[in-house]
Amino acid sequence: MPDGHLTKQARKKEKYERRQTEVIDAAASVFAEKGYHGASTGDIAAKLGIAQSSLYYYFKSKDEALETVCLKSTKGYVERLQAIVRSPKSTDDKLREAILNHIQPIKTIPNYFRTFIGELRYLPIGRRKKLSKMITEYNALFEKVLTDGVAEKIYKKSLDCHLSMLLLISQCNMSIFWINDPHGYDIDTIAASIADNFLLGATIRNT
Amino acid sequence: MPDGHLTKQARKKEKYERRQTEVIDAAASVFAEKGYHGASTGDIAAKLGIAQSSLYYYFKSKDEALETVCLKSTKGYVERLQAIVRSPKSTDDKLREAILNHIQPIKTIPNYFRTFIGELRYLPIGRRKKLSKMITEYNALFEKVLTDGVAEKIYKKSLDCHLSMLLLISQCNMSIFWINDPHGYDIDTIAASIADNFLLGATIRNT
DNA sequence: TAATTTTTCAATAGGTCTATCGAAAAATAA
DNA sequence: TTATTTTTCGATAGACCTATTGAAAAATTA
Repeated sequence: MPDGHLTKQARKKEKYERRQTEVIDAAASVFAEKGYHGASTGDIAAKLGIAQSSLYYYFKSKDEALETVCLKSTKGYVERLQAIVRSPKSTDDKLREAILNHIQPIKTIPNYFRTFIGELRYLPIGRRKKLSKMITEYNALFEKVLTDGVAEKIYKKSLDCHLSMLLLISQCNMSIFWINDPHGYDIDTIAASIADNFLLGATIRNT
Repeated sequence: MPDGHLTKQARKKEKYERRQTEVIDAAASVFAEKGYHGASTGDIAAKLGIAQSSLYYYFKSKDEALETVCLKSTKGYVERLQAIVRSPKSTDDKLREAILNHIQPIKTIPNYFRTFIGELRYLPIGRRKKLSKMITEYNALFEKVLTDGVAEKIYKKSLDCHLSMLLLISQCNMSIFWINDPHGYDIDTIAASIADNFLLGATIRNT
């Protein structure tokens, strides 16, 4: 009964991976709070209520844990943006969706997102390649929405698309740091404000 | 000759403070590059070519060094913004100047600015009070430019001034991280883009 | 139940870090 | 020059940190 055997093995693997997820979740939480270098493996273990050495059953090194957190935080990110860009929607709508897609993880996986934004730079260069490539691809895709808008003559010819892309993404990325301030915004409000400000501007025009 | 004595003492103090500035500059540089927790006092000493223990003649603790860097990085910041807000210029010009004022340190004291933006959160709570208060005051002043614009009916009534302030400052603060990317922007270009995008929007209107 | 596998643990090697101390060196003053 | 002050240094205490190891505990299977 090879099937039964495989299923048993698969169940064990699944159980292991569930626990591993808990461990990486704890790592993400501690990295987000204290920063990568400010966080110790002892902190992560304390959060789980286990011994520090037990962590190494689930990751080989602190570096690897950070890499895993960063990879998980961007899982499906490019693909979702690709789907938006390829969709038959208007450029304005694509931009609004791209912004919302970008800040979605703030709500769903805040500790992962925070770690990715703030701690990626501490990932050793050898481990950063894949992520860097992904970011470049993502930025290019984001920028394409803007250049398309200019080509369609709905956005100004004077728009610096690359710079604007960097500015839009900066707004998205930073919101993780103040989304919980006294004013208490939700991600839809933030996304709409970023898009409205960028597309329409603050100035009243007499049409 | 009490005057001669005082002058001699003053010269010594001045010499000490010049050296202290070199030490804090080195600290800012290392903090900016490696992050507060990733940087060691040994790294700072190495940058100066002196022994690690010699640093403690110029600061009492690594914490204090970080506090000094953060305080220096924001020296005169609020005052300059106050001068802009109080000036008789148009609200649009005030906003453009506020943005330029905000990112000026990226050019003049990049290591200090970078440390302030990225490492302030690691300053122990006890040392952070003064800076937190200053930031609150600064943000309120920045927001006032926007609320004034709305009151004057030149900015849309629908503008969320607090949120927009946070978004504008996010753009300014993040630019330190990509200003040296392949595209090589200067601070005037960045400031103008942030202001143009915000004030006028990207969309072409048929007037 | 007993045997086997998975998971956790205590102990620790080997390294790094901050901050202190008294002494040495360098600079300045007498 | 000699005396005094300022600056730097080497050595180090005491703490913390990562990662390894072999054994214990817990869970699973037979």
